Amino acid sequence: MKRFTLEEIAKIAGVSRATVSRVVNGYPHIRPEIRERVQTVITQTGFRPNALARSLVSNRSNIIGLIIPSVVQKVFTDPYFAYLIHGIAQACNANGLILSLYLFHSLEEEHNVIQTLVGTGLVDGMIVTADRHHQDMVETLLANQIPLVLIGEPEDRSKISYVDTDNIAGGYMATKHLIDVGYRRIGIIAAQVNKSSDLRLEGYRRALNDYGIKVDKRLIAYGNFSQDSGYEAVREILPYRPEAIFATNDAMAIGCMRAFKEVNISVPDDIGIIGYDDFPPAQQAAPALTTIRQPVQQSGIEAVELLLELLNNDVKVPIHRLLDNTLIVRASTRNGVRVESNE
Amino acid sequence: MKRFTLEEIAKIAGVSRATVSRVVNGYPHIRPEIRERVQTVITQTGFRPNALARSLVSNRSNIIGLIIPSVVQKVFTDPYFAYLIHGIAQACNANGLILSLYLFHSLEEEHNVIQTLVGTGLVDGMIVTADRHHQDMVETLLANQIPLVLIGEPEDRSKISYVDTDNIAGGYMATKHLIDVGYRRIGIIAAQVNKSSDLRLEGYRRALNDYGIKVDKRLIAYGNFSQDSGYEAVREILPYRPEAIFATNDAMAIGCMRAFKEVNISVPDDIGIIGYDDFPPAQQAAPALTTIRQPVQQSGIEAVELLLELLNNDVKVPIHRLLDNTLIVRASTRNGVRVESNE
DNA sequence: TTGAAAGCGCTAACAG
DNA sequence: CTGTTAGCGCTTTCAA
Repeated sequence: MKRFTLEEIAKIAGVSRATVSRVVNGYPHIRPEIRERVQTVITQTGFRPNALARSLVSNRSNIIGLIIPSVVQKVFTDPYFAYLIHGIAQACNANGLILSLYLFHSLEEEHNVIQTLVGTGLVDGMIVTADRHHQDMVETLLANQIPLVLIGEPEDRSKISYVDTDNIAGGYMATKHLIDVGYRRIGIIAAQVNKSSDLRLEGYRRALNDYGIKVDKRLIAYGNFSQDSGYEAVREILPYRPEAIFATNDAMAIGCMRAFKEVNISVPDDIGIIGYDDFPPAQQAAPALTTIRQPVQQSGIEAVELLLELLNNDVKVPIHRLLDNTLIVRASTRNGVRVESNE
Repeated sequence: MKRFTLEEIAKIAGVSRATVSRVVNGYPHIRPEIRERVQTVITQTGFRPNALARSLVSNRSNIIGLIIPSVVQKVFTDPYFAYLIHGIAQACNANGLILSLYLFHSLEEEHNVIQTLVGTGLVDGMIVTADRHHQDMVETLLANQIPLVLIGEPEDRSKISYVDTDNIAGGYMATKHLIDVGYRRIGIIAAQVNKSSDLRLEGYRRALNDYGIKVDKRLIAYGNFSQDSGYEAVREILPYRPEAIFATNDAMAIGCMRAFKEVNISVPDDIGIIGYDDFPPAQQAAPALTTIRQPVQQSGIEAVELLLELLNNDVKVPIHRLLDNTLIVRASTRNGVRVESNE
C-alpha cells in the first residue's frame, strides 16, 4: 500500500492542499460536494496524514511517556502495576494518545535516557510512578517544563500534580471496620519507608483516636509488603494479645494468617484480620480476606486525564486527585459485634 | 529552560544553521575551533534538536512499537513478559529507540488503534508478541509495510521474521536429561493449543525415538500452563506408572509435585520431574525443580536488534532467530543413574 | 468557501 | 570546510 501525501490527494481530487487538510480535520465550512469528493479519494487511497509532520507544526506529538523507575522484574510481577498500566493504556487509547514506556536497569541508564529525551519535544507529557529515590529525575523533567503527573503522593506535594488513592481514608476505613465489628485491641503491620503505608498508618491512628482507643506501640510492627515479612512482623505483636490486625497490604495479611495457623489461632474468631489492595490473592485466601479495595486502574485513567488537562489548559498550580477506596468485607473479620464462635 | 532551535544556536555562534547541524551530528570535516565554538553554545543553551523535525526529514522516528495482544491482567503478572519487556526496554535504551506500548482491552479497540496508527509513519517498526488469534492484525501491519518482528513462532513461518527460543531443542534436552539419569517410562504434561508446548512435545517425541523408547500415548496429558491444570493432568497419567514427568512449563510441574505429595510419591526417588522456563518459582519449589531455562530476556534484546537490521538493510526475506536454552539440574530429578534413595 | 504561501525545525545536496 | 537553498508533509493565516 503506497503512502500518499496531502499534496497528492489534493491533485487527485482537484483541490488545494489546504482543502484536503480541512476535510481531514473536520473543518466545517466546506462545500459538501467538495468534501465528499476529497473524502472519496482519501478512502480510496487509504491516505493517512503523516503524524510527524502534523506534530511538527502543531507542536504536539500526542505521545505521553510513562516512567517506571523501579526494578523491572518487580514491576511486571506486581498486580499493582498491571492494573495501573491497564488503566493508563485504556485512557491513552480512548484519547488517541501514544504511550511510550521508559524502563531502566540502572540509575545511569535512567539518567542518560532522560537527558537525551528531555528537550527534544518528543513527548507532550509524562506520568511517573512515585518513588522517593528519583527526585532528581523529577527535577530534570520539571526544569524542562515537561508536564508531569505523578502516581502516588510525593514527598513534596507543593509543586507537582499527582493522583493517588486516599490512603489515609483507606487506613481509617480499615481500622474503623475492625472497631465497628467489635475488636478493640487492634494491631497494625505497616511497611517501612513507604509513603502509602505511612498514610494508612496515619489513618489507623486517627480512627483509634476518634473512637477513644489508645494507640499501643507494642501493637505496631513493620514489614516490607512481602508475605514473609508479614509473617515475621505479626509474631512480634502476638505476645501482646491483639484482637485484630490491620496489615497495610494483602500480601502481609496473608503472611499473618500463615502465622496464626501455625499457632492455632483461628480467623476470624480468635483474631480478625484486614488487608489492603484487594488483588486476586485476597479472595483466594482461606478464609477470604476482608480488605480495602484500591481503584488502581482508575488512578491510571485519572492520571492520563489529568495530564491531558495540564496539556490543554496550561494550569500552573499543581493539582492533586485523591480516589476513594472501598471496604470489601469477607470472612477474615467477624460479622457485626458477634462474640461467640460458630464452632 | 528555554527551548532553542538550530537557527538560534547558529546565530549565537555566528555560523550557519547547516554547520550547527553538522556538529550536532558529528560530521567530521569541521574546523576544530568552529566545532568548539558551536559546542560551547550548545552546552550553554542546553540545546537539543527537535526530534519531530528530525524525524520528518529523515523519515525515521526511532520509535518502535510493542504490541501485546493479550489480556492485560495476564500479561503483567506473567514473569515471561516481565523478562521479555526487560530485554526489549534494555535494547531500546542501548540503541536510542523509544518504545511505545500497545495494549488492548477488546478486539475492537485493537482494530481501531492499529488502523489509526498504521500509515501515519509514527513508528519505524513493530514487535508483536505471538498469539495465534491475531493474524489479521499482523496482516494489516504487513500490508502497510511496517517492519515486523514476532516473538514466538507463528503459524505461518514463511513470510514473517521472528525470534523464539528453540522449543524443540528444549523439549529434547529435557527428555534426554530424564533418559540420561536413568528414567525410561517418561510422561509429559503438555499444553493445549499452544505452539511452544507443541514444539516441546515434538522435542520429547524425537528424544524418545532417538533413544529407542516407544512413545506411549497414555503417558501424554494436557493442561493449560496453570498449576492446577498440571495437578489435574498428571493424575490421568499416574495410573500408568511413569517413572518421570516432563511438564512443558514450571507451573504445571509444580502442580504435578502437589499431586505427588498427596499420594505420597516422593520426588525424585519415586518419580522424577522436570519443568520448563526456570522462572523464580522453580527454584523455590521443594524439592527445587530441575528445568529448562529459556533466555527470555535475551529474546527481547534479539527482537529489537533484528528489527533494527530489518530497518537498516531493508532485507526482504523473513529472518528467523532461534535461541538456545539451558538445562538447569536441581533436585527434582535424580542424579546420574542412582537407583536407591537416600532415606 | 477555497487557494496561495509561509513556516514548523531540521537535513542534505550543491556550490563555493 | 562552510553557507545557501530546497524541501520533509503538514497547518494556518491571509486574500480572494
